[in-house]
Amino acid sequence: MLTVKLDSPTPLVEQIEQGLRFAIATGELVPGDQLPPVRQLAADLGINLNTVARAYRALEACGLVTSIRGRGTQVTARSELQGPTETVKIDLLEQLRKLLADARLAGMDKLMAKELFVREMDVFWSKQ
Amino acid sequence: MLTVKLDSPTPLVEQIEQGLRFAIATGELVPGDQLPPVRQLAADLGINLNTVARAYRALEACGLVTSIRGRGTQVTARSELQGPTETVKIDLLEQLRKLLADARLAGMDKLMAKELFVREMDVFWSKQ
DNA sequence: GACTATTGTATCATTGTATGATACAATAGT
DNA sequence: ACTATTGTATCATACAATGATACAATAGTC
Repeated sequence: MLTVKLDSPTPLVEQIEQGLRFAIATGELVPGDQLPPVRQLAADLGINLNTVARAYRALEACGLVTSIRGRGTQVTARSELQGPTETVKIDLLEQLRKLLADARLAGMDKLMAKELFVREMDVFWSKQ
Repeated sequence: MLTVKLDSPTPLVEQIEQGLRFAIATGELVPGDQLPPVRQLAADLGINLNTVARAYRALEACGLVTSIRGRGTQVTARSELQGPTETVKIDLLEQLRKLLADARLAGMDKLMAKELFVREMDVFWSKQ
């Protein structure tokens, strides 16, 4: 079940986008699955239909979903053959470094962070 | 050396804030170190002095630096005695999950991601 | 002590982004 | 054909980000 925080600093579009991206990544949503119509999801979340539509379009730009007017939006069959590009890797690592800095400033040491993060990674990949 | 991307979607204030936060976390900047005056850093980066000032104030709100008008801004001596709060941990993990989802969608498998991330963690903590 | 330079802060204007209200267009079913 | 369903486009509005400018406090100098 997707939810959004109206008072969050991160925009609603991004929240929706990330939520669906996460669902697709974990396999909660598989290729062929139909996403709810923009109006319905918008009503469920208590927000404007355009906001949902924008999230759908952002995902479509990444090739994760396909929207057709009148027919709805569904998860795209991912080729997934090729591995990650260098650019993507670099970007991911940069974000990770930011996370590590925050963890460090919050008082975590190497072992603590490693333990926490590695466990989370195991949990994540056990969902596949 | 701190740099910012003018065309980045992440606001300049955040970029500066994160850059300095990272420098402090890695020990590149230690307590007592003087940050450049807002005008100088602003000039170096080619942006407005207020933007830098806002970043400094954000860091001060976190207790990372101390600003005194006329005297400048310097890195605060961190107590660092208490460990991370549960809230912080939860927040970090949520961000990590987002990262993992992106890695997964980019075509990385468990081993690949684990290898990449763990290595980065080692690199990060070797800077201390 | 008065003066000036240095440094952070406050105020206001401007620009862009996020969200929403509303109308439009395409597809599917009857 | 017609209607319901669904995504899209257009416009308006509120808010956030950035910048221009003026203000206030501290430190040094004479």
